[in-house]
Amino acid sequence: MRIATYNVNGINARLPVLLKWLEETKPDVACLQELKAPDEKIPKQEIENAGYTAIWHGQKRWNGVAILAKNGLEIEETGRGLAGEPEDEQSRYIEAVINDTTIGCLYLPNGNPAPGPKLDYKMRWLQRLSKRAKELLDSDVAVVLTGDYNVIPTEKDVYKPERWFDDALFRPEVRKAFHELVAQGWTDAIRKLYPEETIYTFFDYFRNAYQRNAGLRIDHFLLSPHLTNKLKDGGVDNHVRGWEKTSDHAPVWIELEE
DNA sequence: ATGGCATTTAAAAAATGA
Repeated sequence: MRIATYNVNGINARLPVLLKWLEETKPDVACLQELKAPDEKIPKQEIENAGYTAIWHGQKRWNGVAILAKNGLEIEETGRGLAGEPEDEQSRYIEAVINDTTIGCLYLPNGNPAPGPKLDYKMRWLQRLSKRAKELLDSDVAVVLTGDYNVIPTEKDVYKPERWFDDALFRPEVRKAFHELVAQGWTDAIRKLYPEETIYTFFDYFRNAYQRNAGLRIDHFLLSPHLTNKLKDGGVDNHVRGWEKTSDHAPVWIELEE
């Protein structure tokens, strides 16, 4: 089963790129983030025509997450949003069971400017996610938690670490919270496949970042223990970042043994 | 150290992103 994650940065602005990528790579499951569209503006028909059924949690203007499953795969939604902050209206989490695997699709808050209320929200969100992650581990099922974590895990995952120490993507407390989450028993799939390589999933639109390979690794796959030995392959669809009218993120994918 | 670009809403300019 091929599972992909892709921060599309506006699903309508990105529709041609999204459809071309789906057609080219044909993932069984695609987790999308930053739809930037309310539920009624999700391009359902186009997604259907591409051969996918989808569930989504949209929001006007910002955020928004979706899970697409290839036709023939049953998709059963098991939750949207994270517990712990009832007044939180940002659409950043959706979860479903597909093929006996629980898939959590997340868009973690950016947190900048930091310090400040946005970083505080990010830290709280990380704690809420960790709580859900622990529940899933304790439930003893196969789980993939994937999406845009907005966390650079180590210095290896950023082109110029010294420029990012104060940034909400790389601050010590953010990295610490991420590492504590992983330490519950999760596996960072891409890092497991490529222990030493430089791998980036985001390149900002400024200063030819993509052409200079000045990127960040912030889109991750965390696997529960059931899946660590089923991880066959994975990678970044780097070339998609080079397409016209493309997102600033590149899609990332893994292949799990059935 | 700063600003560079892109998207959304909504009709210009602000907010957000990472």
